Amino acid sequence: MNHWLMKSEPDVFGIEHLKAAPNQTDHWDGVRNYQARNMMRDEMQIGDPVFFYHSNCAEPGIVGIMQVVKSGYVDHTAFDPDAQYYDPKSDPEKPRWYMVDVQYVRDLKRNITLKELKNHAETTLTDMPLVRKGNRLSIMPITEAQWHFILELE
DNA sequence: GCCAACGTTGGC
DNA sequence: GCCAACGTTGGC
Repeated sequence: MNHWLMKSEPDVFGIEHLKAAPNQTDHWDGVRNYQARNMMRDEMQIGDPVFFYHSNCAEPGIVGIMQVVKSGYVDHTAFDPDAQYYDPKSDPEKPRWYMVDVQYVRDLKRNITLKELKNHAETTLTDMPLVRKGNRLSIMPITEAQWHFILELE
């Protein structure tokens, strides 16, 4: 089992949206980055725990936990010309983009902010892309040690 | 295959 | 809203 962190802008799709979805489950569509795509397509497995991270907002940070409930499958929104993340280069015969389904598990007791996580960038979290400058990866693996360390901060 | 131009991400 | 960092595109 692997642990993960996934970023989303709360104004676009935040943890409140996931909580309000049917079955508190939704598909994580719109990822248009190959590294992130590969992780969803090849590595994320049902039952994997995932941190929900709010990006591009007043207080970026980890706000909750979800779990993978469906492993990688084709992101059909790439085929829809009216969809925001339409990609004409993704051919239904040879799909380029994939997604997973995630289900809400719980809110963290508080927002564990990026600022706070960065305090540990030179020690426990040194290998965590999130706390490194210029990182734009929207899905990243988290080691079990990092996962537990972060939860200890809660 | 190089690399400049361009678009996007995301913190601040 | 600014802008640094980064990924992608496309000309050559």
